[in-house]
Amino acid sequence: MKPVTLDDVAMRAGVSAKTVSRVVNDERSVRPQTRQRVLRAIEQLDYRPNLLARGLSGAHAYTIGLVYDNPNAYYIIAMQQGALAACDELNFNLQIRPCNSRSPGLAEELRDFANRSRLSGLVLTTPVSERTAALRRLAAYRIPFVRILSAARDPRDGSPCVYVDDRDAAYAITAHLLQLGHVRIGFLRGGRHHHASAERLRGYKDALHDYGVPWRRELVIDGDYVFDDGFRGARRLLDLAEPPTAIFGCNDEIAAGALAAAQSAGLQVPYDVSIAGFEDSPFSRHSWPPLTTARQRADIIVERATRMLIARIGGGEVANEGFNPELVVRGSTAPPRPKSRQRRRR
Amino acid sequence: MKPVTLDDVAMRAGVSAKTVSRVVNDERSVRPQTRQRVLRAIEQLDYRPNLLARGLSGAHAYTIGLVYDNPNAYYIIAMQQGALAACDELNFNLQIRPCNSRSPGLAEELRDFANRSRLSGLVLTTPVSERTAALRRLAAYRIPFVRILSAARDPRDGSPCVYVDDRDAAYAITAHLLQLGHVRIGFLRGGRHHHASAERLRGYKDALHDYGVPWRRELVIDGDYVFDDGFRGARRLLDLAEPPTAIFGCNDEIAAGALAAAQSAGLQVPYDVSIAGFEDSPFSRHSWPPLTTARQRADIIVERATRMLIARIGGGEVANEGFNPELVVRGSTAPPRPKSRQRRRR
DNA sequence: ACGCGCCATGACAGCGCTGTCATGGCGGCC
DNA sequence: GGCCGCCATGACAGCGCTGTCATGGCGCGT
Repeated sequence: MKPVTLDDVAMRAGVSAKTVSRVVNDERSVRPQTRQRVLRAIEQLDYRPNLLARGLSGAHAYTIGLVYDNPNAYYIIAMQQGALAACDELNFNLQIRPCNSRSPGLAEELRDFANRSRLSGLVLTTPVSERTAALRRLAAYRIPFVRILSAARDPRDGSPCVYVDDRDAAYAITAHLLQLGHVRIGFLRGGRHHHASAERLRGYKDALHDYGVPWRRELVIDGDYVFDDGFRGARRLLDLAEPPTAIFGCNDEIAAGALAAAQSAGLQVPYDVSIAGFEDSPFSRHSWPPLTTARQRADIIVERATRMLIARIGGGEVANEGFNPELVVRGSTAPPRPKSRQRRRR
Repeated sequence: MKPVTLDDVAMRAGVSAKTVSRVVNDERSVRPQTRQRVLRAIEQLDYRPNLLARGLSGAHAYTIGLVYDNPNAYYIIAMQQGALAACDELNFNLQIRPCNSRSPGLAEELRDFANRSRLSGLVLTTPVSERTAALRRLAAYRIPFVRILSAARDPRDGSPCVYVDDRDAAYAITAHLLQLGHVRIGFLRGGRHHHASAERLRGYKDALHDYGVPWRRELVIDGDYVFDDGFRGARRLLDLAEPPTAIFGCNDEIAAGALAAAQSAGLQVPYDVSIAGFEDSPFSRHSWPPLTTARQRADIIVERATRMLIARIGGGEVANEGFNPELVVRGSTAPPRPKSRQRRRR
């Protein structure tokens, strides 16, 4: 009835509880023969450590917190999966924590979150990972964390992170559109408080520049990382006197909104207008036509970050790591219609 | 530096730790004046209870587990939001737990999951909640849980649950299509091990029957609750010698797949074929045309279940509660094209 | 043969909280 | 006025585990 405890195992194996603890935690300095005896007892009794007791007693609770502030369901699920995969393998627990990255008390909220359950550390995803002032305070509270950042190169700022080169990927997408022959390319920007938005815009502008195409302010439209802003933004672009022949949405959800806007305007994608997204979320595969996008494996990125965090908690030195999203060309992009056969919006 | 403890507060307020504990846990039998003194000390020191210690010491850890086995990102996020909303308000913690509902050791996995962290109880979502044999064992281990079920009425089987009338909602959707004038209505069925699939099929058949339309085996296609099965299933339906004029997907993702299949076949939705989904996930709003569907508020349903669970843990008697998804008509359904003007698949 | 040091193990004291039971004070009742 | 009972509070012993330090045995060097 009552769960088996360390003492039960110790009794059965004829050793002290401490020795069982040593075996469970895989410490050395237990004679192989003793270890065997203990392991047998553990198996016979089907012993499972009580995580609360372990956490209360030890320096930390073998639990990490995954912190996010994101409206994107696919993205969140992918991140959770990555974190869970790492945790399962390394025998850690996971606590999820949606939050408001712009709250003034962010650092204190996270500190309390960590302290209440004696979390071992936090994985901070964008845009929480970009609130530098808050993170400085968090570091001062001695809460270990690993950030996931949108950056072209290793920031080497003494705080461990996994960085994703959004600029480069946005450049690749824009270049793809340019190579198809598009010149007027609309850009639907994502939330301003995501550094990734700026990086992606930079990639877009850099590519235009390298291809000798001046960027036009009227083709860049602000919005958030949500479907409706993609829809509205695309509408505005398509309503221009000279509408773009291609639209690059800052993520797949925005692009899906743009796709819906084009279709609702009676346009055929990709023949009348090309649309590209970013992220390779199921969105981009679950629309018709499927979206050209940049594959960004949030699950793998977060898994990596989680492993780094756990390694760091264990006292290891860990090197930062970079990821490069990869261009995925699907059916939503094609060369622009020749001018002569250009179809007007109905 | 070190987090403030009960003893610190007790010292400051000039009372015993136990009294502080009483105040924190809102137990009565503390003189108002004492309570005030303690509350002031708590505020001054910014005290936060350590959840591990509380959980280790008490009978349970003020933490509930949310158990799911589901590939649907939107659904999972909605459920998590609901559970988090209830937990935040009632000062509980949440642990998430994806699992394989068909694993033979399900009950034991869940027991261990619960025991390791001394969880207060579990919220079991479909289809985990439908593994009756496993649940009997789980109950025998004295793990409290609340199920979320697909059922037309309260099962009154002594185990608390929240039930959702999928049959009724599927009936409403089918009736809606019939009323538009559709007679050949395809049905894309979701995963066999979800009871909801059977219930929705029942609603579909019942409606057909009530409207005097015989159901045809070739119009019902098996699949799982994923986009690709919706796509493939719809393809098969549209390839029939006499294709359906409307397709009812067992959830929005299936319907989105069907929508893509129709569009990829050059058909216009809803003019050439109507498509309806189920769930009202963002999917149904993020496609073009947006999907007619049945609104099922997973967040609210899970929030309700979480509150029931917590009430039950607190020793209360709780009544089961039913939800009725509600028909939401959007642009993906319309009357069938008159026979004369029927358009052939290209 | 003696002593030193190291390795395997154990005893013990918490970690921060709650359950249980004891205590003391005070109002009410006969 | 004395006794009972109840209410507010506190002392204390864990919850199940780990950190620290003590211990005892054994190999090895001289």
